[in-house]
Amino acid sequence: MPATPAVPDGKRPTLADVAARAGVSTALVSIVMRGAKGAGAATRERVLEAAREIGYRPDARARLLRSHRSRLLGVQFGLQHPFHSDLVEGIYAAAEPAGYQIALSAVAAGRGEQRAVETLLDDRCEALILLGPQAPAARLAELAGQLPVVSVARRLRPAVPGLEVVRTADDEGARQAVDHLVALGHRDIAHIDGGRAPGAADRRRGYRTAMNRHGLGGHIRILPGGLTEEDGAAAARVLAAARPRPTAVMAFNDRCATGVLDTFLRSGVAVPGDISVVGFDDTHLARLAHIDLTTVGQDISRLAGLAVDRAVARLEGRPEGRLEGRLEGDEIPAGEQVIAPRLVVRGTTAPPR
Amino acid sequence: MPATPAVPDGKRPTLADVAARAGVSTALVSIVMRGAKGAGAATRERVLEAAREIGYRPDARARLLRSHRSRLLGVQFGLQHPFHSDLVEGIYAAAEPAGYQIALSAVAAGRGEQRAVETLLDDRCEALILLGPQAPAARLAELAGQLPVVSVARRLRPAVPGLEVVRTADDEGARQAVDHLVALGHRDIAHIDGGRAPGAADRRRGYRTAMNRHGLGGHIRILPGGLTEEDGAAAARVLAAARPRPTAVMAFNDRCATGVLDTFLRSGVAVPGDISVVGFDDTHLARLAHIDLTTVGQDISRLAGLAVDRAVARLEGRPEGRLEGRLEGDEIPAGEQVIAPRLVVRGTTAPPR
DNA sequence: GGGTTCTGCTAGAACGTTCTAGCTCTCAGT
DNA sequence: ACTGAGAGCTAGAACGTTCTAGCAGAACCC
Repeated sequence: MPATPAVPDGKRPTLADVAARAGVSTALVSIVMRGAKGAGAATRERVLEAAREIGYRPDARARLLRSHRSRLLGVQFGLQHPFHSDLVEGIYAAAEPAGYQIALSAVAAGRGEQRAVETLLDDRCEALILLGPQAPAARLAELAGQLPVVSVARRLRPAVPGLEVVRTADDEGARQAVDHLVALGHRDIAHIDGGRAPGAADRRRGYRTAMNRHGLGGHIRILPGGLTEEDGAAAARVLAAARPRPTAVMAFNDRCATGVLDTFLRSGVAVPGDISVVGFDDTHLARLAHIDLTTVGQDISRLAGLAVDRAVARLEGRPEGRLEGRLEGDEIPAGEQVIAPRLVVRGTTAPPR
Repeated sequence: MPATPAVPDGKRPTLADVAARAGVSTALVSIVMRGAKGAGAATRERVLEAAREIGYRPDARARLLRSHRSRLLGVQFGLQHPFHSDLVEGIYAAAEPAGYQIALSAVAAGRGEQRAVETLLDDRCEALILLGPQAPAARLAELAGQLPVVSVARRLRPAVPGLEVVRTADDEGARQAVDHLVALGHRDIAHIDGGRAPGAADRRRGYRTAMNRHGLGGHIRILPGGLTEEDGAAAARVLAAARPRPTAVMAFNDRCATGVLDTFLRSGVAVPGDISVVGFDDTHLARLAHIDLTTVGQDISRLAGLAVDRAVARLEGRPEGRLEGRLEGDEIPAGEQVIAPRLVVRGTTAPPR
C-alpha cells in the first residue's frame, strides 16, 4: 500500500524527494532505482524504503531524455485487424525479456499510417515495427534510412535497402492448402484472393503454381476478394451459383473464409459435404469450435518474436542473422526472414462427393 | 522532401541546430514551432524554412518534461475486444480536436491491467481512460485519488468517489430488446448473459424487469454465457435442444450472438423463422450483410467522445457537466454519464410462427 | 519630448533524470 | 608507513525543450 502519494505539495515525487528523505544524493537514488552497482546494501535498502514511503515512480520521459538509449520499440498496427491484435500480443511478450518497451500507434479511420509513424518518431522510438504496412516503398526506404525498420507480413520487391522483412512464406502456404485439397481428391479448386493486401500476390502465385504442378491449370479460378467477411461472402455468392461449382475453395484469410462459410450455410451448400473451405492465418476465429476452420497457420508468436529480435539485433549491432530451417530453393534476399507456414486441418475440408 | 536528415554528425536535429541555421535563438525557434505569438512574419518563415531543410522534428519527451502539461490521455484497452477497438478509434478522433494526444496500453495475455496502467502512469499521462476495467473498486479508487480517471462501460456500485463513469444504459437496452420482441408477439424469451463482464449485471436486471412488466415473469430464463462466440455457441446448443424451445433469445453481445446464430444454422434451427436473435453493441460484426443482426446499439463514437470530454473537463477544471436528455426516473449518481441505447432492427428478428 | 505601451527578440533557468569525474574513506600489499 | 585499488558516495554538467525576465527599438499619446 503506497497509501497517500504524500509529498508536502501536490506534486508527484521526484528523485530529489527520495534523496532528501533518505539523506543521500540524487545520483545515488538514481543508482539504486536502476539497480546499478555502486551502492552499499544498507543504503540501498534505506533508499528503497524511502521511495516506497512516498510512492515514488521514475519519470519515463526524463529518464529517456537523458540516457541516449530509449529502449523503446514503436509498433504500428491496424485497430480493426484481429491478426494484428494477435501479433501485438506476441510482440509485448517478446519485447519484455529483451529489455525493451513498446509504444503502440494505431492505424484507424481518419488516422493514416503517416500519422501513426510520426507519433512514434516523436516519442523517440529506437526502431519501428510495422504490421502489414501499406505505405509506398519510397516512404519505407526513407524511414529505413533514419532508423531500423521491420516490416511484418509485407515483403517488398525489389527489396528496400536497410528494411528488415519478417513474413510467412505465403506462396508455400497456398501450396500446402492446394496439396491438401488435391490429396483429398479435389481437382476443381477456386481461390478468393486478397486484392492488394500484403501477402495477397504471393498467395495468388502459390495457388497458381501448385495447381499447375498438379496438372490442374485448366481449373484455375481466381475470384476477386479482400480481407473482410463481406468480401468472402460476396465471392461465395458467385461460387454458390456457379455451374459446375468448384468442390473446394481457398480463401485469402480467415475472416474472408468465415464470410464464405456463412453464405454457404445460408444457401444450403454443405461444408465440407458439397464444398471444402480453407482459410489463412489461423487466428482465434478459426479455432472457435463452431467455425472449426481448416486453415494455413502463420506462427504468430514466432513472427512477433522474430520481428522484435531483428529490431533489437539491428539496434545492438548484432550480425545479420540467418534463419535456420529456411525454405530451400527459394530466393530469399538478405534482411528477409521467412517463416514456414503449417497447415492446420480441421473440420471444413473433406473428400469431394 | 526532407531529403537527408543532414546535420553534420549523425544525431537527430534539435532546436539549437535550427536556431544556428536560421541565425536566431533557440527560444525563438521554440516559439515558432509551437505556433505561439511573439515572432515576426519574416523570421517565422525563415525559421520554418531552416527546420524543413534539416528535417527537424520536436522531441516529444523533452517537450513534455519541461511544460508541466503533457496533454496526454492514457487509454487502457483489451486487444482482443472489437468493441474496444471501435472505442479507441472514436477516442483518437475526439482527442485530436481537443488538443490532446493518446497513449495506448493494451491488456493482453500475460499483461494485466495493473501493468497496463503502470506504463501509462510512467509516461506522465494527465488522465486515464479505462475501457471496461475489471480491476477491483479499491484499486480504481486509489488511482482516482492520483489523477482523473474515466471508466467506460463499467459502472461501480457503490460509486467510487472521483471516478468518472461513461456508459450505456444497459438495463434500458435490454428493455428495448424485450419490448421489441414482445411487440412482435414473442412471449417465451430467453437471455444468454455475460457472467461478470462489465454491464452484464445491468443487462440481466433490465431483462428481468422488462419481462415482469409484460407479465412474462414465468418465462424468464437466463442461461450462463460470456463475451465470446464460443460462450454463445454453447448456450445455443442448450437452447436448440430445449422443449419447449423459446421463440426468441437475447444474447449478451454481438460476438455471443454470432456464436448463437452459427449453432442454430448448423442445427437446422431457422433464424428468424424458428427463433429470433438479438445482440448487443452494434459492432462492425452485426452490420455485416451476411450476419445482419438485430442488436442494441451503443453509440460508440458518442461514448468515446464523452469519455474524452469528461477527462478533459476534469483536467481543465470545467464544472461537472450534466448530460442533456438523460433518462428519466433513474437514479444516476454524480460523475456518471449514461447514454441511451438505440435498438437497431435488422434481419434476425421476426414474429414467432 | 517624455513618458507609456507595444513588438520582436534573447539569456538563462528550469524540468527530472543519467552520466562523468572525482572525492573520501578503508584495506591489502609491500 | 607509503602506495594502489577498490567501494561508496557526491557535485555538477548534460539531455532538448519551455518558461520567465528583460532588453532594445518603434510607435503611440498627449
